[in-house]
Amino acid sequence: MERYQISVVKCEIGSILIYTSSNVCRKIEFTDEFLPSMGDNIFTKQINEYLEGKRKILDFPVAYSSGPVFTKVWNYLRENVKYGTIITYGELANACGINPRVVGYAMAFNPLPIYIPCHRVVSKKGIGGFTGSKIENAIKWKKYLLSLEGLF
DNA sequence: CGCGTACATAGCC
DNA sequence: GGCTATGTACGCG
Repeated sequence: MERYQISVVKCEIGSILIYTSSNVCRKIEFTDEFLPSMGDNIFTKQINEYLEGKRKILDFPVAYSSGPVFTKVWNYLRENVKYGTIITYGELANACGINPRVVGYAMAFNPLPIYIPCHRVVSKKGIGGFTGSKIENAIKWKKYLLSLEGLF
């Protein structure tokens, strides 16, 4: 039986849900609702510190899996797109030897936004898009996260 | 193994 | 600003 343990971190524009199981992070999701904070663990701690600007790198244990290319894109992001920097879809695609569209594809399947800094990937024309979850204003989360790092 | 589907772009007018 | 072309990964039978 597999049951997620859910932690909640509140922030300025809503709440961040952290799904964990066996003490590793499986999924991160945004919601517009202001849920009460829940959980006091390494996950909530690091994200809180990140939101306060005290922490620049999230390194709690995670577990995710997908195809080799998606994983490659995600790893590249984590390793090469540090706090306060951005990259365009085109550049990222080029670095991974794939088509820009595929980058968007990989981002849309990204199970761990924030941990994998998909919000630092922007379109050449502007901020680009975002799909944190089903919420309609997902783009505002991207802006929020970018503004946290002093971008845009 | 082959086909259908989906993608948060880039580039040109 | 809006329209079009476009490559690749994934999942399924």
